[in-house]
Amino acid sequence: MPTVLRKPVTVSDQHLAERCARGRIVIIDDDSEILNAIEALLALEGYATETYSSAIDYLQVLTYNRPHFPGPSCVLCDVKMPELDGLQLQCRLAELADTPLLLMSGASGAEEAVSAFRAGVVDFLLKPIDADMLLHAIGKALLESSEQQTLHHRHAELAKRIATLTERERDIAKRVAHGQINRDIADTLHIALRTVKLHRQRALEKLGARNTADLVRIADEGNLS
Amino acid sequence: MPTVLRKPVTVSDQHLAERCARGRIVIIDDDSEILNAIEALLALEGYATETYSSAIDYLQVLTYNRPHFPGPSCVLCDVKMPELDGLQLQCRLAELADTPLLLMSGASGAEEAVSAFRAGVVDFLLKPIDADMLLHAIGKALLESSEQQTLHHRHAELAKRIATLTERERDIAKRVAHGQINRDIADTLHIALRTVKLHRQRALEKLGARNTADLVRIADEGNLS
DNA sequence: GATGATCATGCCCCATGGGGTAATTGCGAG
DNA sequence: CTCGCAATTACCCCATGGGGCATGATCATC
Repeated sequence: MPTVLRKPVTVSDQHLAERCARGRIVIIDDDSEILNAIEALLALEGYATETYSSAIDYLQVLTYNRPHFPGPSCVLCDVKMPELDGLQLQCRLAELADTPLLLMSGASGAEEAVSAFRAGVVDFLLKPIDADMLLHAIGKALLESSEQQTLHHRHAELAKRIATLTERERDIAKRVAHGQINRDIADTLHIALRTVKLHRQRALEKLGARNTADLVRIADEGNLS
Repeated sequence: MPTVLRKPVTVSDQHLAERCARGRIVIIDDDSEILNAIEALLALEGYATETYSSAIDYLQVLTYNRPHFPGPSCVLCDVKMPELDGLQLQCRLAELADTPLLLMSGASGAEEAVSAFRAGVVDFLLKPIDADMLLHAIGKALLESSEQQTLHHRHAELAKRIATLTERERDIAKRVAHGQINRDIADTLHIALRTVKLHRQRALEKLGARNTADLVRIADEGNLS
């Protein structure tokens, strides 16, 4: 029996859950005034927020103790920062997590904006920042994150199922998905027809496919070459 | 018998064919010096080129007599132009054709660059333009065009085949692709099993599917809901 | 009124898919 | 050494897919 009891669900817990579902925004800016103002705005809109006064701080947290936020997530960061600027952050971010990035900048040159977009930034916001513009950009970034996560989850799920197949089962599932007939498969692999049927049946079960059509789709989406 | 004889294939025709395969770049700039310089560079690289001194001119040609260039194609355009600027061109271009757009600009503000990227421009080149940078951007734009065309061709091909199906055949093909069994389909539609088999067979023939697995893929890629 | 496309059906045939039962072999873990 | 797992096979069963052959109905077009 655990020594620490589970906390009861309260109203504030519900609010927290709603914020998570709506999305989390990591805000990074060395100007604490702007940081607080943006956080207030986003919190008011019902988003979960997290603030850092330096990109380094955030990368440290990301590298060492990542609690893996549930739900869509994005980073909103100022380009001009003392230690690590927005462009460098984008590079690190692409390696560690695939979090979409929004950059903010006061009077910056076109070169900076162009570099940012080439590096794959979702949007580049010019100060003074319009609230509607910001919320629109946030929406786009979170949508991107959401779709990205959905795709990752499906792929991971399929990969897990495929991993439970034995070599023979995987091979035969592959051939079935290619439209090869049991008889041909048996002749090709020099095994009995009954054996092919068995492996095919097991593969269908393990992959959670109710019929051959499902198997074809699973094979295509799950990179079963 | 035609009055105009077909021209014999010459060496220059071969060169033209090679240029078409490599890609075409439509260059638009009101500065004729730059226009000529860029065309010379791209021609030297083996690309097919087309030049206009105004975006209006190009849009006119695009609207009235479009000979549909075979192969990948993109537009390289200066942002600052008297009548119609690059951003407006991007809007029109998105409607008429899906040609990827590259914008060039001398000392422009970040606002312009950001607007361009938001509008979906492939890249934004800042003058003075580096030749390697330009060629890299061209390569990216043409690749995008190429993938886009490939996708369009496949969809059009599938749509054509699906269009030859009768309503019943399409319906039954859809159900088969969903994994429904002939017996169930017959019961659902209140028709005889033999009838289902006939439609299924016809659908397979018309869609060019050799087996059920092919049908599933065709149905998925061809938007057969 | 003839003709062709589309949809529909019944009977019959064989190949194929799906699966139960039972048995054998080989291999790695406990 | 024994046990479980994977792979394999034979024999047998029924349901399903695929398709030939003949027939009929409806509807639009020429």
